[in-house]
Amino acid sequence: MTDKTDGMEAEPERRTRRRGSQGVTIRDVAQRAGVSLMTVSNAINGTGKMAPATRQAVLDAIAELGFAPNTAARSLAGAASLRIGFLHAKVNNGFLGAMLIGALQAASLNGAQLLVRGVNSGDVASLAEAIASLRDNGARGLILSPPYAEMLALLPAPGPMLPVAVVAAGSAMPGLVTVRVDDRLAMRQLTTRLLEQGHRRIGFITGPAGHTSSAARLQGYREALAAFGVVADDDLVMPGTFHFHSAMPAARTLLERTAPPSAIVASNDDMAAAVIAVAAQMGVPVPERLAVTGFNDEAIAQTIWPTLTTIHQPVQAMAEQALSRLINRLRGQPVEDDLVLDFALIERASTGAPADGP
Amino acid sequence: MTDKTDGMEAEPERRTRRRGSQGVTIRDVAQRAGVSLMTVSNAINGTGKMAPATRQAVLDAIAELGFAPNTAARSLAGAASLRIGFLHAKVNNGFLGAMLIGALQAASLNGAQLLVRGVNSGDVASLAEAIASLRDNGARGLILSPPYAEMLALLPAPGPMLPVAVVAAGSAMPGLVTVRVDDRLAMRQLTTRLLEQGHRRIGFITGPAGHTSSAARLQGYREALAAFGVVADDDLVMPGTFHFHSAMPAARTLLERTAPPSAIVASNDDMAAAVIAVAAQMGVPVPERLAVTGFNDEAIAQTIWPTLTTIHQPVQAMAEQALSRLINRLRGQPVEDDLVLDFALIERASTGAPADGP
DNA sequence: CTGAAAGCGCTTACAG
DNA sequence: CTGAAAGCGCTTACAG
Repeated sequence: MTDKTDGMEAEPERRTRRRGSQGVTIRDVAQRAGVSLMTVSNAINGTGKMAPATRQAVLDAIAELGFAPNTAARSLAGAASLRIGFLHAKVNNGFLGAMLIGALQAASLNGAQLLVRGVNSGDVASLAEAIASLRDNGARGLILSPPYAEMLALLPAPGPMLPVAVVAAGSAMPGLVTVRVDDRLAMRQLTTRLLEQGHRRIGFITGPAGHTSSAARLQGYREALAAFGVVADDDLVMPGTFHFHSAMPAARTLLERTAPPSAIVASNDDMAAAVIAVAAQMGVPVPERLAVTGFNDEAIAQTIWPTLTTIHQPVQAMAEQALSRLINRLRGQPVEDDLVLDFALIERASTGAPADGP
Repeated sequence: MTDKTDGMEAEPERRTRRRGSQGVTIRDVAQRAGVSLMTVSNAINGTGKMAPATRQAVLDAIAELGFAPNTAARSLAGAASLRIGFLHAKVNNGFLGAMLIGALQAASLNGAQLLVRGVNSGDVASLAEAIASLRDNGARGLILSPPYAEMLALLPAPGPMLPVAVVAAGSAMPGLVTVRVDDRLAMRQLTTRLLEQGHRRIGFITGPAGHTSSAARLQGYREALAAFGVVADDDLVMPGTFHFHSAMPAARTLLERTAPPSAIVASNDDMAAAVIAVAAQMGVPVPERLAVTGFNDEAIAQTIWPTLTTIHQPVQAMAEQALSRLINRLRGQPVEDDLVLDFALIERASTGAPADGP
């Protein structure tokens, strides 16, 4: 265990050509465990039935040798060499990193190859071009984040569209693999929390109409109000676009009403940050005079002051699941279209009971 | 060109076993160009001298067929199957995504395999564990972002350390591959811009002492003042840690001085965001009464209001270069330790001339 | 339940 | 300047 150098007998002169392969291979494991290559492969992949003792012997050998399968060999050999396109917006947000980590993990696990391409956000031509290039390079499926899934419908000639998986979709989308949280339920719980704290006039800033999650979130907000017997006041619902700037006039309008809300629910974190900025400009203390909530739990939720009460989505796990499912589907296995993962309501400093009490 | 289905003659029954390989392979290209596999490979990799006509024929065939090399096969076959560990903090910032995209691209280009691991930030034990696991899995080099490079020195038993590349290092680091922008020069230019606009009392919030870039940025600030003949006032320099929260008391202290600064230079964007938050709380309008600058051009720079004047680092290109260089070094080619890329000074809404004029 | 053989798509020495 | 052969490390049918 402690002696890493055991087994280092004088090597019979290595095969003459090519690199001296520096890693532990399946062959070393087989030798150590006293079985064939095949059996090691079986033990690793859990296929077929094996004698538990054999499997254990292999697993032990793997542990002792610190063996990790070479993903290149694996994907080359496997029914695998499957290429999947990953489209990302050329913007700098935390979502991208988490999605990539998750997708990379699933790709490595499944021996697939990820082809990563940037797309100018909002640019349909750029999207079409990226998809065409991806297809030319052998991509047989696509993994997308939300804005792009909705843009798919806008493409000139969908033609023989590739199978698509959508991460953080707002709702199930017919024919596509979707992995998401329940936006409606999450927003309902978030709003309910504010109601429990005594808030009754609660403003809402929506996402863009085209986004599937916009409607789901608005509905969750309304359901929470209804469940508490609070009459919905349409003057308290303002349109937004998910962009920071869109929420500034919305927040200002809400706060300048004769009867301003004691809380504002924004449909994402960026817009919540804008609400906080406007409140600061207007001298309205958060959370004392105004509670504010976001959605997504992006980096800004913890970077702004006060930190944001928001809904956390497990982006990395979502991407991992989305890619695994897409791969399974491409390999002909039956997979359900829609997977809903758990979200978490995270309470931070931007909320509290209203100053004038419940 | 327009007919994607040409060349689809009745296929001679495919090799019986295994998947019908669905992509265009080097073999198809060779056939189309009327050369051997070898020659195609040569044309692709630009090795050796080829008859220009031959090369062109191959390139044409590649274009016509839309061929893209299978990276799995490539890395498996190449002297390549090189594994590099990529360590990332388990935090949600834009840096990670950009770094991953860049590293992925370089890995794919060079036929290397990236082993991605998360590390609890600030946790030396977690870092040591990740490195050990990476090494066991055959990693022969490491690519790191700044906080980790500095932590390397703290590891209990550096032992036979792996070669390391550092992205966005604050300065050259002996023995490590570093890719960075000139932090000192960037901060000097940023500060100079404020001086040109008429600011004379300029506050500064530093980064943590352990970070190599902290000192470089502070020096750049001081050089700019000196070049303008402005006497440095140590009361205007406050310590920070790069974290949002650390900058709040610092900003408050600066703004409460009898002669408060008309501008505050923060050593990164998060801290600049904190300065803006404090200014809003104190009723100091930005940029009218207070100019604020950041550093890094992370997502928050465009999400906050007013948007931040800051220094843009080409993170993706930096990661790409860092990984390429590390790979070259591992392959025994001579590479220089330190690469300095260009930064960009980005002026947004958080700066302007001081209200009381130059 | 286990193994010998063929093959994934490419690159590397080495001959011509 | 170009090509035939071997090999990278693994998995997939197929026999035992």
